[in-house]
Amino acid sequence: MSKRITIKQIAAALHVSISTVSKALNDSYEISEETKKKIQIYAKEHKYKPNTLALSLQNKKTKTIGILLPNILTYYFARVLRGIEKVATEKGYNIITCITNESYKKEVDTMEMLSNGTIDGFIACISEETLKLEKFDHYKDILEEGTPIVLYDRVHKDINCDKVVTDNIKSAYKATRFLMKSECKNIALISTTKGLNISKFRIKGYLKALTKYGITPNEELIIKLKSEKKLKERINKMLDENQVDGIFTIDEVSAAVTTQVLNKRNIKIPEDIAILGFTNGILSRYSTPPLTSVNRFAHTTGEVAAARLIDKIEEAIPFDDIKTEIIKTELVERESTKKLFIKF
Amino acid sequence: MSKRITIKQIAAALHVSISTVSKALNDSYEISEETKKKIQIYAKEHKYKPNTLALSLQNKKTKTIGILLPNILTYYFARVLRGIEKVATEKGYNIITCITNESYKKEVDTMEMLSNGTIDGFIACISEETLKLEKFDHYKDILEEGTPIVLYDRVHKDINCDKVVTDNIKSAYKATRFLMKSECKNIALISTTKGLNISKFRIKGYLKALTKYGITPNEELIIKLKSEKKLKERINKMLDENQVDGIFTIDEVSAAVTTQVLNKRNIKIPEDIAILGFTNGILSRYSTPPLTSVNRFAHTTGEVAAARLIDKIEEAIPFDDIKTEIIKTELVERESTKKLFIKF
DNA sequence: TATTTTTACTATTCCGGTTTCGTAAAAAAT
DNA sequence: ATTTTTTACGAAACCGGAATAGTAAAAATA
Repeated sequence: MSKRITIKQIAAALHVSISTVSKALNDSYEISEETKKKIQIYAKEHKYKPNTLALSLQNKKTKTIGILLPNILTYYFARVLRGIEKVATEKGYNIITCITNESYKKEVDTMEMLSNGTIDGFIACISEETLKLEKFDHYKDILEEGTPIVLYDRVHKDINCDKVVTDNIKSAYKATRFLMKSECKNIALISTTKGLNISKFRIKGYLKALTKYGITPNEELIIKLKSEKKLKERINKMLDENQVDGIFTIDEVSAAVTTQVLNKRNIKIPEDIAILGFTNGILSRYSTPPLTSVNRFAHTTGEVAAARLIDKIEEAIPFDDIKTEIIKTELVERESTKKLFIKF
Repeated sequence: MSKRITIKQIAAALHVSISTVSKALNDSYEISEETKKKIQIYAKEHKYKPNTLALSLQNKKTKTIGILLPNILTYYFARVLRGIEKVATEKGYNIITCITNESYKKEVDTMEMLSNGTIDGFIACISEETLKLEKFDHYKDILEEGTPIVLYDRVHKDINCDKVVTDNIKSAYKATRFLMKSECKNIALISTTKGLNISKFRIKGYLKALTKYGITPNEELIIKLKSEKKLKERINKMLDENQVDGIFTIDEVSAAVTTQVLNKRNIKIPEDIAILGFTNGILSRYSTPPLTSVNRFAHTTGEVAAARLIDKIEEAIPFDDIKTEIIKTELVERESTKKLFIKF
């Protein structure tokens, strides 16, 4: 077990000064070729690697960015992380990933802990609890200190920083229209994410599409429930009491649960009831039948967020040049909806 | 935009020395209550936070662990990460997450980059390419330097460090036996992960169960293919040409693809063919029908790995006290297999 | 009152590097 | 031969703290 070697040890071994070693390893013109070679060879032989901490302390840059994920088990967030990681690696940045578990306290603690020189900037998705409490001082404090933040997916107007979001209203509008055009008359909406602005926006888009084309939204066809068990019961109840021929599921889990209920009832998808989902994750792809879904380009979201943050860190963009990037979506047609002949 | 304040600035502002400030903030007995209060109040007002880098440099401990994931989109790894994160946070450690994308080069680069003082230890899952190439020098070098490593899931005997693994052979054996006991005579095996030791072990368990009970394994019923499209073709071909009444799918994706094929052919699950999966991720839970599966306790794996690593870092265990922890599995019965009346 | 002890604080070194400034010896210019 | 300029290296400061080793002044003891 041979501990890592330092510049000081090299200096001692070769009877030169510390500064000579440092310069030689940085290939400085001040050092003679002969000495440089001697030092470089010795360093290589002993697997010398400069201590990142020492460098960071001096440069006041750590080349590390902090990522806040509300939840890693949601496929969407995992994909965003992948996108961030890709760009970060390309640009020589490390990422510190922290999972807030939708908790306000965890979010505050994590940001507090990392904003002491450990990271150069944050990429964050606000936790559910924080959004509910509407307490954003920790974000404001960090921005105040001059540390850049990029928010993605879930954002809030009170936090004045760069943002990368999905075009929720428009996407939901288009999705609903798609169902309408594929001959669905009674379109239900199902959601497991409650309270989030995001779902409100999606519901807004759904309602907009209905009313614009003269359909009065039916409260009984809109289900918002967190518990899976209760959700199944409610869906069954809705199907018992209403004529439904299309369902817009606002998130992946709603889609999966809904599909299970329909399959159990031996309802044919899409002949009897069509289903259209949101986010297009792994569940959509492998469900029976494969789900038509609004694809969210999570990977792009991550890439854009990371690129923006690194530009801010490296001062390629001024700190107070704030922008909100809207990531477009795309409808992926699979087998859970009827084929559309009239394109729109 | 007020940059972070340092101890030096506090000292200057209050006309005391740097060491007085440091001691006051650490509540040292050497400083008078009056002075302490004055300094602490000033620090609080100016939101002073000690620079983590400076502390780490001095302590030679960063309270950060590096995590290597071959892939974040696999639900299993996301869950392991969650387990690691939980324990790490509890013990005051940060995690730096890096995704190797199954690439040898990425793995080597990442470990190289982090092992310069940035992290106190690694928790890693060897990438597919690295396992194929059988090049493990980067692991050996890091261990040689005295940095502890805990490997999880995919391990290799040439790397002499702590390991946390799943009991693959035994679990596959039990799973196969379960199918046999639920009246399956012709049990196929399907895998999308090729080349990994892990799948070899699972196949071993499957073969062991068959042969032990007098069934000669049929090569035609064992399918190992990476491409989803080809896999579907092969499964269809197998079903055309053979009588199969049970399928043991060795990973989540195989299970999902197989389920889709069977549903498409209108084969009743489990009446006509039963399916039993491995890993019990999100796909198993939401598939139609919900999948009976070997649950892997990914979360526990992460927790055990993190706990072990932190013990090593904090020298609660000597560096060369090497151990391999085997995480037991559990069969979760859902609807893709026939009910078993004789328990075993 | 003289001496010792305590109190309350400061100076300095260190962690592992980079960088600025200084300087002897060699080389070049006068 | 003397002065100037290079060359090649070393000393020391710095990044932001902690910790060790002093040190005046005040308090306690002899």
